[in-house]
Amino acid sequence: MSWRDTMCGELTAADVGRRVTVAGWADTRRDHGGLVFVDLRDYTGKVQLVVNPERSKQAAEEAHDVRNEFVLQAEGEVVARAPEAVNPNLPTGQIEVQVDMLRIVSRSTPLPFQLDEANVDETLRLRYRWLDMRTERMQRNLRISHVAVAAIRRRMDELGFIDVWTPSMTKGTPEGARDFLVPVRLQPGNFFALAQSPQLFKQLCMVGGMDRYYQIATCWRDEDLRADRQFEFRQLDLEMSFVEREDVLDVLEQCVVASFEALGREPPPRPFPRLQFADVMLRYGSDKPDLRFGLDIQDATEITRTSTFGVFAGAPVVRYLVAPRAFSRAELGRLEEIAKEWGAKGLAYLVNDGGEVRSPIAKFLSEDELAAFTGEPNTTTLFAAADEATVARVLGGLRTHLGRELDLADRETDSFAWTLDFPLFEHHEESEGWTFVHHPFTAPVAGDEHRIESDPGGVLGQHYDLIWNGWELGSGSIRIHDAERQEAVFRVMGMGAEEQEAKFKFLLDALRMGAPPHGGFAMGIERFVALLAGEPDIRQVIPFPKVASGSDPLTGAPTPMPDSVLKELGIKSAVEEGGSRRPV
RNA sequence: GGGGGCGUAGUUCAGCUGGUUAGAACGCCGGCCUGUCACGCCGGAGGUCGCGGGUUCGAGUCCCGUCGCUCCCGCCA
Repeated sequence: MSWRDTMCGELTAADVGRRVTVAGWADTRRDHGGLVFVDLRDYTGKVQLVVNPERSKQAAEEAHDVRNEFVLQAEGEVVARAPEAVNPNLPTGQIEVQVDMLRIVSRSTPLPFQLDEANVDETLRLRYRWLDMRTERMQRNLRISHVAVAAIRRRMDELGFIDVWTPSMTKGTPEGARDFLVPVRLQPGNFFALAQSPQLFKQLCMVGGMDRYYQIATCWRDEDLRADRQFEFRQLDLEMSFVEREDVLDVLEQCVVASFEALGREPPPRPFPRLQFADVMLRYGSDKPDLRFGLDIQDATEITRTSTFGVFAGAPVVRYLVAPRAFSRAELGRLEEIAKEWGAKGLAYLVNDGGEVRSPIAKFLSEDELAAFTGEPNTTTLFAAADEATVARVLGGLRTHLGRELDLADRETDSFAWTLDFPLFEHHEESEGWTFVHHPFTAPVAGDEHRIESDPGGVLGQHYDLIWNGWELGSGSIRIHDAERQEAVFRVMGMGAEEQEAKFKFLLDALRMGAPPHGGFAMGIERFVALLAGEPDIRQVIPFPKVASGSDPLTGAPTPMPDSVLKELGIKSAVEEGGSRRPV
C-alpha cells in the first residue's frame, strides 16, 4: 500500500468516480456531530474530506480525534459536490472525497502560533520554522527561489558556463568585510577564513583556461545583519574570458529574463538602461536609485551663488528636491533629523501650502530665488547646501526616505538598470590615502590606465552594478589581467611590495603566467528572490535565517564551547565565565 | 559602536490623564449539532503585564537599569 496516489490540490471534476488515497495535514476540521469535514492540505493545495458515519464507522471514530495539523491518510471516492455545496473560493471546490478509511498518521500538540494568523512575531516564526514553512507564503517563497535558481543554472549551462567548486575555507583578507575565522586543530594558532566571495579563485580559473565559470556560491561576512544582509548568503558568481563589459551585462540580463520567464511572468525589457555613476549621483544622490519614482535632485548653485542668504552663498554646492506634499512643522522636524543623520547641519525648506509659502528662510531669499525654488501648490522644497559628497548623501537619503514614506514608487512596474563607470578609487578618510570603490582587481577604463598612480581620483573603473527597484542586486567588473597594473593599483592603496607578496603572491604569480582578459559578476540570490517574491527582507526567502542580533532562534546557535575543545584548537576565549554571551 | 521603535493570555491586540477582580478575538479543553468550508451554539481553563530596581497610599501605566526583537547610521573590498 502506498501512502498516497494523488495530491490534494490536483483533484478536479475530471476525477469524479475515482478511488483515491490522499495524505497530508489537517488544515481545518469542522465537526457537525454526525458529519465531519476535514480540509486536507499538502503543498499542492487543499481538498475537502467528508467523513460520514453511515459510510464508514471507522472513519467517523477516527475523525473525532483529529485536530489541526495532524497528519492524515484517507482513502475514499472523489464525488461531485451538490451545486449548493460548491465552494468557489477553493480550487478543488467542485469536488470532495467521501472517506471510507481515515488514519491518523501523526499527531500534533497545539501550535505555538496559528498558521493563518498574519503579523506573527518573526522570532517565533523562526523558532518554529518547520510550522512557518507550511504557510502559503513560505511555500511560495521557497518554490520561487527554487524555480529562479533552476532557471539561472539552465541558462548558464546553455551559455557554456561550467560549474566549478571553489573552497569555502580560504585565506583571510584584512581588507573588506570582517572574516568568519575557522581555527584548525592541525595548525594551532592559524586560521582559515570563510570565503567572502570566490573572487580570486574564479580569476585563477580564467588563468587556468576554464573560459566560462559559474557557481551558486555561499559567501560569509561577519558584518551587522540587515533586511538585505545575512551572515551567509548565496551569489550567482560568474567569470568569463576574452570579454568586454557588454558581454557580461548581456549574460546577467539573460539570467534575469530567464527567471521571470520560468515563473511565468512578463520579463523586463532589454537592454536594461545604462546609467552613468556621475549622473545618478547628481540626479538621485545614490548609485542605486529607485527609478520607479521621480523626485529628481535639482541644482541651485548657479542661482544661489549671489544669494544674500549666507548659508547658500557660502556653500560649494546647493541642490534641492521638491516633495509632492506640503509638510507640517512636525514632519519637517523629522525630515531634518534624517538629513542630519546623513551629514547635513540643518534643513532649509520652502513649503507651498496651497499657494501660500511658509519658510523660515523666505525672508533671506530674493524674489528671483523664491520664484525659482517654490514648487507647485502643496509641495515642499528641501535644500542641501554643503560640499558635493554631502549634498548627494543628504538629498539621496531624503529622496529614498520620501519615496518610502509617501509611497511614491509604482508597485506595478519594475525598474532594472545598470550603473556604470564608477571611479576606481576614493579617498580613505582614516588613512588619508586611497582605497578602492569596488575591489582592487577592477580594471581602469581604456585610456585611464596611465593615470592610475599620477591621478588616482580621476580614474574610472570598468565596474558595473545591477539595480532593481533601488536594491543593489550585485556588481561586477572587467578585471586587471596584467601583473604590473595590478601592482600599481596595490601601490596606490598604500601596499608595498612586501605586503603584496604576503597577501596576493598567488594572484600576481598567476597574472604573470599568461592571464587572459576577463571579467565577471556576482548577483545576490536572496536579494533577487526576495524582490521576485515581493518580500521586504531576505529572511522571508531563506529557509533558516539568523535574526538581526546574529543568532539562530531555532537552534540557539551560536553557543559557547567547552575549554577542552578550544584548547585542542589552540584558542582561548576572552569572554568571562558566566559573563556576557557577547565577545568582548 | 551610535540613534529610533516594540515587549500585556498559546497567538494577534485593547487597556484614556497611575486607582479596586487586567479585557477582546482567534486558538485550546468539555458538551450539543448530518452540508460545513473562518461552520454554528453552550460552558470552561489559561496572565510573574520581558526581567530587576525606584517613585507613590497605590504601577501594565511614571523613572532608571537590563534582556530580547526590529529598523536605520557606522560597517557591508
